Amino acid sequence: MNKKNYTSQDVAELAGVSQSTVSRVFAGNTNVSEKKRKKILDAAAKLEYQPNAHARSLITRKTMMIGIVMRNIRNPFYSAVLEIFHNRLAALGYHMIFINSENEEIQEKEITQLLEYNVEGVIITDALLSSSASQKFNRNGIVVILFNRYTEHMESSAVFCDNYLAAKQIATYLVEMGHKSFAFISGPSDTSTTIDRLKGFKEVLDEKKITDLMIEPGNYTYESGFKAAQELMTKNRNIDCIFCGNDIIALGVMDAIRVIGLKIPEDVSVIGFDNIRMAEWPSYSLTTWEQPLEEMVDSTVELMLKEINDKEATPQIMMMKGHLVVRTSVKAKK
Amino acid sequence: MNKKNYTSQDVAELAGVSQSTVSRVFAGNTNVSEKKRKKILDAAAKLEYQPNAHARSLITRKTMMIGIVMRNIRNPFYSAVLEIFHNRLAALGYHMIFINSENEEIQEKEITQLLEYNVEGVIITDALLSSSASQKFNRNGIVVILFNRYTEHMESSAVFCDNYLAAKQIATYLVEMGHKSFAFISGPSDTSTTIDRLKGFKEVLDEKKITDLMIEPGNYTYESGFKAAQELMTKNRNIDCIFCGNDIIALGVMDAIRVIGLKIPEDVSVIGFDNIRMAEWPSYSLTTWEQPLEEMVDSTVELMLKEINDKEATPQIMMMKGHLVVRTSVKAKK
DNA sequence: TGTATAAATGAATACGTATTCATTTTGCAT
DNA sequence: ATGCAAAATGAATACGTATTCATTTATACA
Repeated sequence: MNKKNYTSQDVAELAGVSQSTVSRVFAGNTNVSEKKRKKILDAAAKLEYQPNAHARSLITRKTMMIGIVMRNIRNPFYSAVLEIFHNRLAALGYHMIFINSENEEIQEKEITQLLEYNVEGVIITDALLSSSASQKFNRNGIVVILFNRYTEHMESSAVFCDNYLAAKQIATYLVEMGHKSFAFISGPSDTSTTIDRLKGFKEVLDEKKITDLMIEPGNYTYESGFKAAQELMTKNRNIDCIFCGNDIIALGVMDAIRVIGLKIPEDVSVIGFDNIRMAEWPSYSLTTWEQPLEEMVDSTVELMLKEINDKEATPQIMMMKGHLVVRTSVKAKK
Repeated sequence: MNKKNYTSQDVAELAGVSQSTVSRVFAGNTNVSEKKRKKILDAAAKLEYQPNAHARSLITRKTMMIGIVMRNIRNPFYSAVLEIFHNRLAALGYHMIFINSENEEIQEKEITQLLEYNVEGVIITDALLSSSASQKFNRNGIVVILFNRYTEHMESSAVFCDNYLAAKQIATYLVEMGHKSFAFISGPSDTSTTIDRLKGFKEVLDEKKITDLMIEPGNYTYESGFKAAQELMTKNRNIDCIFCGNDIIALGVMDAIRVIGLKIPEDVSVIGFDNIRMAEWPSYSLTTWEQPLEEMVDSTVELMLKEINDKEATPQIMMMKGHLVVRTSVKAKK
């Protein structure tokens, strides 16, 4: 037995006014006399009336829904991202449709879902967006913002940390600390983050005429970091510092190195990227690069609102800085 | 400039049929000739037609949306919960509206949001549901399922681990291992999980005539575990084992104990609850109680579907077992 | 070939709201 | 009291789909 959902018509009858007037009250329209407004609100309260968001969006063409597609929600960095996005968007009255993309690239099915629901915008984090998918969103007037990623063909705005610059500074720091033999554990090789971080890192080493660099592929998970470190340490026992594509990799690396019986940072220095909460846990005390998460989210939301309200706005790239957080996982070599 | 969204009417005109027939094709109705179906699908493809989910749900009264309200998404246990729920529900064609409740209790505003969107069901994890809120959902014909929680006044179904039994087995295990001086670090004291875990734990100690139990309040976070352990160890240096309300507390406890200079498990045994992934990281190797997460989610979804399709179904309580996962954070005392 | 029956189709309508437009009421200055 | 502008109101309509009902077309069988 489905309970009856009361409609604005029901409220109107109970309050003795027309449906239009009820609608005006709930749409925030000011042109309603105080007397009737009172009556209507009373009637609505009595019936526990709730406006129907779907009917409303059908006519206003505003759904107040934002799609957020993530991969790897188990990565604490993205849990934090999700939480912050939720807080910001909820404060603005937007609702989040959460999509956890299993694949490297956002899938047709997932796009369709978002299109069917007429989300006003889509935030894509840590998942690649093909050109055709992006066009599909564009054609339907849906704003797309890439978070912590960007694509070459700039149809969408993007907000991310300047990974190239960060990696350069990290490399510089490590060299200054006297390290000679380097390793880099990457994320998936076709993501902009990986490419830029590697590029910046390499560039500095090249400048310093350092050629001793091993690159090990990973996929931004603890397990991949763990395995990569095992690989590295068996291949080359002389590595004295490892730059990890992100913090969760770094944690895996540290654990793997300790399992082997080596010490951090005495035997091997480890440096991460993101500054997730765990990085400061005493078991790890990971030196890492902090991404200015709150600012990145704020910028993303701001950009999104701007583009929602002005569909002609040109896509924009926002590159944030971040900074090094020095803890104890990197040690100066004498 | 908003791009035009094509409608079933547009497709109908292009295909030379009526809107009804187009609708039939997309609603999966079988009574359409193969010839026209082809034509319609071609026309739809040409226009990149997407049915409007809101218009559809207005008439079918099925929104295919499920609300999931969580707190503490940064707790890895709940990240995993979210991921698994998403996978299951997406496979069934349901979409998730994600709500991260900041407060101990689900708020009026959040309830309203879910009601306005006519979600078909709400999954509430780790957030308390007041009786009035629950009634509100019920009156609107919205199914509510509590996950990992239950309330006394049983208006809603609930799925959770048998915390009472688990705590009893944990206590038994610790006693058998020769421990004498116990501590329990709880979650918020008004949650069913905390109450049941404490009850079971205490009961076994009582049976064994053990009175040496300290109880320290926490809130299911790393930081609270860290602080609680510091408190405990300064108050009573003789504690030889700590039962933590969940794993993330346990990690904080272990770190705090190590910072003090004590060893785990030689000086203090630590045991957790949940079996999150980090529990098996070598830095912690935490002995803990595994909640059968996948089964719990499956049961929740199953229950939800049943109640969505039969609103008369009586609320049901599903209590799962789980089992002890022995690692190395608990040591036998001689 | 003709008839009974099933399948396919389209016209019309409903879902619950916001909004336009025409009409009525109110407030206010004279 | 009168007239006028402004505010308030209601009737009607649109949003995009699914569905009912009546009608047409195809199918099967004798």
